[in-house]
Amino acid sequence: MICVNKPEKNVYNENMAVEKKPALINLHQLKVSCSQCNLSELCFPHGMNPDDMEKLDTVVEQRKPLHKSDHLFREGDVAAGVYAVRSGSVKTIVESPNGDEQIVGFHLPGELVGLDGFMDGKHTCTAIALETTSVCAMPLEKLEVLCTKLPSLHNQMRRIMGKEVNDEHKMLLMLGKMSAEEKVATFLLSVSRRMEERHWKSSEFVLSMPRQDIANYLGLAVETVSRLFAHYQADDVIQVDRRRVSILNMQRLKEIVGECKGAEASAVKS
Amino acid sequence: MICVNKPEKNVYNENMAVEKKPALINLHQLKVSCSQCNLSELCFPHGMNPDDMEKLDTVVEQRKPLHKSDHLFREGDVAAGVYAVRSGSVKTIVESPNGDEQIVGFHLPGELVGLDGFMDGKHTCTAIALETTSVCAMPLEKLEVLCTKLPSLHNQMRRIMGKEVNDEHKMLLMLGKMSAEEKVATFLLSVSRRMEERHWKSSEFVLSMPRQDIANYLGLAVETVSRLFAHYQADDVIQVDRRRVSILNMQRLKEIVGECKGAEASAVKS
DNA sequence: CGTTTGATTGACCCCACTCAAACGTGGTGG
DNA sequence: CCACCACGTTTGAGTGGGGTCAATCAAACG
Repeated sequence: MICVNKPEKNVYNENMAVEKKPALINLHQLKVSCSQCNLSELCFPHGMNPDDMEKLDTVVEQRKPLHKSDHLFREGDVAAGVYAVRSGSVKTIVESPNGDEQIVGFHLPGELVGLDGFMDGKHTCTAIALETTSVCAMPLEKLEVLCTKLPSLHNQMRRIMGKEVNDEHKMLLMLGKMSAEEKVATFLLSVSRRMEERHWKSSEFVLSMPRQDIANYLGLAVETVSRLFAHYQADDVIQVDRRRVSILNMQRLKEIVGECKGAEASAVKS
Repeated sequence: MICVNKPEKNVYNENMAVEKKPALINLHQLKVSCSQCNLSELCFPHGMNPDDMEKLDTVVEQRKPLHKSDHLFREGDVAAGVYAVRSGSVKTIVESPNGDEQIVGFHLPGELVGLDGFMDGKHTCTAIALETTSVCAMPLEKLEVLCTKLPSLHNQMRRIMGKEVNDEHKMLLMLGKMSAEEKVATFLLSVSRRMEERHWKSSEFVLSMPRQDIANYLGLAVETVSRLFAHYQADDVIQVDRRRVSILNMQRLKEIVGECKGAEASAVKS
């Protein structure tokens, strides 16, 4: 059986390249397999036994790769399924009645998108590819049927939804209570932690989203994000070159998030 | 059978009174019944058929009433069940590593609390009574067992979780993109709408939470909330006396939320 | 009636937004 | 190959929204 995941670094490489052309082989023509995917520990099947994972393989479909700015689904769409990012990255946004939009999440390989629609059948947010991105799709009906047969899958769904709620709570805390400095530091640490989860360098990475999207996500102006990146660079906390970020002083970043009152004097003296 | 819900206005009265003593009869000694509860249309059983609702009655337990500031559960607690507010009101909060907290929701009679813990077994937020409050508890194990038997209940769980996710998305939008004026107007409209859902006066109500909690919830300072209440009162949009609020110009409030750029000049001229 | 808690109001100031301009960088076409 | 344009990013200057601090006031409570 052909498995696109065998070469263990490929998906990461595709993710890291800011604007790389699609792979030579046509991913969406290949059968995919959770049980042989190197992202399985992060993704849907995390913690499931091999038998159940093989059953999960029967419901997972590979989708045609998305290009940058392509929509995976839109707010209001009937929810066709849950998606796992395979390579690339995705942002999810919600729109306000008066037009402007709030980014509610960035999703890296192994992370799930579309859980919002799993619940009441319609998506409450819009998902857009930040770069060339491929996803695995798990159609709702098949997933539901399988859920009734596999208790482990049922638990898995619950665990995953729990993480979703937890993440949104953290984000409410960030938007409601944090200063701009804390927000940017939190964002960098969040990306770093998730890079580490993927066994990718945690202190040197390429952001797949423009400053505008980071600012939107954090509830800030673009200029503020740009300035704070510059400040942190001047203080040797990070090094930035366009979208490439290196974290030089992880401890300092954590101090800024943990207790900004005490740390900001030394962290940012402007 | 004795049913505390028969007198249709009682729970509302208890809710509306800011600091009223518990009812003369001891609520927690009585058997409760979803099928005969006048909140059923708003609460868990919404849309379920009478047969299924009666089965739901078997898992619902009445709890001893909570006093003001009592904890229903704390972050980190093992999730014992899902709770429906019966009378009174509850706030849910999340805590940041450095100590300060963000209120993530206010819950009125008929609304559910504890869904965050339904997912991965542990609560990710803390629930505190804002006033004397009674809740119905649905223990997790019983609920799960019943879910496997009743497809309608299973769908219900999903619908309810969907609402939860949707609500949090709206809140992210509010905290991330709205001005103080828009936030306060949104808050007032939200309370008004929920009062109407409960067939209670939608333009004249008593807030069960102090200014401090409103400010925290909206990501503002207490003084800002107080000032905006005063501004809106000066413009005859609302009338406030401590916690009692009357909405005089609902249309204006909606304009402020919908398109603050065009409306703020006439709505608030400072 | 003093105390406490919550709400209001005013004065002041700072963080972060807005406006504006300059600066790469990458893509396109001549 | 270079000139050109478009886009994202950076940087500076100025400002205003909302936070902070502090005093006052009102209601509830012992």
